[in-house]
Amino acid sequence: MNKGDHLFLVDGSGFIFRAFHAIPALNRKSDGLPVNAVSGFCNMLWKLLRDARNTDVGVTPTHLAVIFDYSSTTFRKEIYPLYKANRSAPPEDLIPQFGLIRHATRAFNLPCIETEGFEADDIIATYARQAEAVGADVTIVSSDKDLMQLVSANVHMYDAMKDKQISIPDVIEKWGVPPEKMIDLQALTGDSTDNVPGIPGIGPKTAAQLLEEFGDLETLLERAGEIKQVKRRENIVANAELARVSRQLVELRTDVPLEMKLEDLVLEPQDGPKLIGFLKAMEFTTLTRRVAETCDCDAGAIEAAVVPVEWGDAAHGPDLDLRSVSADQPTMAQSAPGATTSNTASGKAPADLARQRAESLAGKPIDRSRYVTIRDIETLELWLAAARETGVVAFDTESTSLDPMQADLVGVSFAIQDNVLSPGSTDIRAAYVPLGHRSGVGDLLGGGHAEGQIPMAAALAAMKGLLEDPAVLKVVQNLKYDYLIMKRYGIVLQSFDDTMLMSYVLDAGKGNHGMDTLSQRWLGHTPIAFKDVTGSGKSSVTFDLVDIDRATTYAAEDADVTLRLWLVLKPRLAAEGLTRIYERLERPLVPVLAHMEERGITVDRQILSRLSGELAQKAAAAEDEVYALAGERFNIGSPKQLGDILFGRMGLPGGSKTKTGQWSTSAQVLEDLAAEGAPLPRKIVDWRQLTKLKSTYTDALPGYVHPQTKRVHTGYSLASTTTGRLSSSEPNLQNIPVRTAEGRKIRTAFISTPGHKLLSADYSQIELRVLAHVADIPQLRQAFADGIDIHAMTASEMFGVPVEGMPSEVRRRAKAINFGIIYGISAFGLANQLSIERSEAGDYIKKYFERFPGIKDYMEATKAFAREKGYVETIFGRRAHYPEIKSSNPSMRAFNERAAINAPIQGSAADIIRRAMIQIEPALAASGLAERCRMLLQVHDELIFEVEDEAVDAAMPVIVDVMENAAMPAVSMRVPLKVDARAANNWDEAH
DNA sequence: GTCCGACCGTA
DNA sequence: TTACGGTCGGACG
Repeated sequence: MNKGDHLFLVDGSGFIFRAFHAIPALNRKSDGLPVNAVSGFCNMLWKLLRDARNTDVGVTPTHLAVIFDYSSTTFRKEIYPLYKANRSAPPEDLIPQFGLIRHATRAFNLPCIETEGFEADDIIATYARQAEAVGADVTIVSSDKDLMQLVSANVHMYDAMKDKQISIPDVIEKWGVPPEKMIDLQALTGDSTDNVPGIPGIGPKTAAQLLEEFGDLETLLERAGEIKQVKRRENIVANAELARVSRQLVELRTDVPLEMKLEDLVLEPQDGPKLIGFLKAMEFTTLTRRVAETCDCDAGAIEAAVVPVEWGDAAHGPDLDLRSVSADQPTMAQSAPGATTSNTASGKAPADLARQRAESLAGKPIDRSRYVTIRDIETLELWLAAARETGVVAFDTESTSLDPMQADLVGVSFAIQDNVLSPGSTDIRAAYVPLGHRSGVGDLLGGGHAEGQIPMAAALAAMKGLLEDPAVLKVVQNLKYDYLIMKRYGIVLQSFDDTMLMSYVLDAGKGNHGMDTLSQRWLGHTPIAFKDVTGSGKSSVTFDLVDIDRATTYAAEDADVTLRLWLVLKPRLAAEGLTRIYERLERPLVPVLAHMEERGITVDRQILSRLSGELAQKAAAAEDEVYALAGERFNIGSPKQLGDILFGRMGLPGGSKTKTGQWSTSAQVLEDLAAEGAPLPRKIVDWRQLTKLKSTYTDALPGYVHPQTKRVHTGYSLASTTTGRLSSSEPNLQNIPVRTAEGRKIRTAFISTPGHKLLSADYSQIELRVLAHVADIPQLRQAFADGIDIHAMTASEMFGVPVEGMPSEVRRRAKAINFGIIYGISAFGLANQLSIERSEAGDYIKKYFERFPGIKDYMEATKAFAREKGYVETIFGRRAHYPEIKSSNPSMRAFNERAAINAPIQGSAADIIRRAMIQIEPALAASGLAERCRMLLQVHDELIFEVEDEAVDAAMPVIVDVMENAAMPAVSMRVPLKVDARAANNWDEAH
């Protein structure tokens, strides 16, 4: 080995555990053999060998070895018998994979190294130092902090899963000390996973600070008396010996006797057939295909190798149900969208195109070195022209904040398919346009405008035409964010697709739809993490202070990935018949919600501050009474301490337990105790209510008032629920109290601007109406048609009590049952809700199903549908997936069944109000009211508008009409929808 | 600083 | 018995 060579040392043992936990155990061979860690390992090795140049390492190895722990005791046990004594046996599913991974290594034609008595880390250390000595470069493929002590100018680490190189500055950033001091740092902090003791009470921050002050561990231990903090000094003096032992444990040996010399580690050529034989035996079809393509082998002609499996001690056999959700039949009705590239297989069915796209983009390398920074207007114009020519451009903004109402624009990135700039190419080109970067150094005011950026105004003017051009499709991930930012800079995006929403329409219920997740799922690629660019915690910086080259890599990659995702997802929409849902129900809502967020709502800070004061007084009084009744002071807010007082010291009978085994102190339990006559639980319930209102609402809301607009701008998430509902956050304006008088006062703080009213319009019983429609229940349909009290009707039908003069308790029970039905009722849940015996609840349900047999039929049909397809549908065709519905765990399965029953009902109602929201602005505009009546909030079945006083009478019927007819013409409901509307000066009175 | 569980506000 | 998000305490690093 010589200078210029590059040795890769793969930490096989570390990788096994990481891959095992990172990749779902679902990943099994058809005979049930778990191979998730093997799969992760093979993919990582392949990537490393094939395109290490395209990763953060940036070089290809000349030498490579995979190193494993030898499974027996090491010299460290002799130094400290408790070393790794806390380790439990590896998971059962992992045991057979240890051997398989060694087989995999040999199949890759790579040396597989282990030495008795030493850990993999020691072997790695020995090789690393030897290679360093002859002037070679070393990359240790691991993210284990125990190896960071080896990092030097020529020795780097590489986290294969995050595609991140770790060099000296990364170690310093992460641990606060340079690599050579890592040993001392670890000796001080210890390591709980390896049972290395360290010094109690010393963490990395303190350790780094001490090493900074004293230089090294020995000096620190000798001069420990100088430490000012009493506790810290005593700890260090008392545990000095322990620290010295710890140091011996964490310091890696560099003198391990090695059979293989450095020269023996030279990278041999790939043996294609041998590797393919192994991969076929493991049933890794994708990787088999890729390897076959690369080495020009005919995979079909190669037999799967026979790989012996050591199952370990545990008796273990195939036990996992491996059935997969059946694939949908492609619909041929729609043309293939996204057919803009020369490699598009025109004339094929959408499903073929979708499959072809998914295959060609999965694992296709992403070359970050091709990203460019656009620093002058001429280059920008060139790119804009290219985008105009291709007709599709991925677009992304970088800014200073996650809050689009506060964010300043820092730059934008574009990605286009390369067939314009390089005819015939199918690659993607991406570029970043820095606009608002500041140099972090220089003056004290945080640095001035960085050099080499197109002036913001000029760039915006140049881009405006393209971004607002309806003939050019802008592809954006999480469009609402970029839409809002650009709107604040005077550009109103037109003609767009949102990859996040596409994924949501296709795969709601199968995990989140963030770019990182989608990139992993569809491209097999991990994009650079935002944190890796800006740092995290208090050392983080805003994006405008990020170095422009670094920003380019990050931002251009985001656009690149977005375009690739679009290429995969767009044809899937057609193939799965979901284009209409996406185009009619999802995409048009983006500007609607963006406008609502932008408008915000006025919150009266004085009212909130007065309420806070009142709540503080009442809570303090309640607190005193609690202490008096309990006979001691404690933290009432701590369920643990509260449980100890109530059920331990006071000996009250405990009700239910939480899943961690603690006594539950829920409101339900406390109410039950109060009913028994104990005075304390009642007070605690009061105290909880008061402090909840104060901390969550009256104290928190003023902090969300926007400094310029003086209004509160919530953020709506379009893609975070399985059912199709929206969610609201920062602040959540969908859970403002309403049930208690005390809580309702908070609503009086939500006010209209002078000369305006708040108008609230809400659907009456929308979910029960949807149920009556989908299950087609005659009595329910009749009751809604006649405008009868639905809960009273249910009670009358079930218990034979006339509606006239019905006792409120009877109606209450019927109401609980009605809600229960919507939630996929169980006797357990209903019993809980009504505080009755489970048998009694079971009788109610039985009775209900007898009276309304159509409901039972509907529920069974929904479950059967969900089991067969893996998803359920709303009346408009939106899908909600329940991949776990066939779980062998009965409670998990039951939970999924209930959710699957609920989803079409909740989801159809959500679709109806979405449709209303999309139609409302055009309808108001048609009545000349667009400027006088503005939609501000949505709370699942309620819309809140701000309307000019004089326009209330005109706007109300328009709104009610749109809402009541929102299902039409897509679905003609068998029951009427009813909307109640009211206008007042604040939300409490309007509701 | 970051995570998770318990609890509780809404529809 | 469905769907969410926010706050707190407490454990971990």
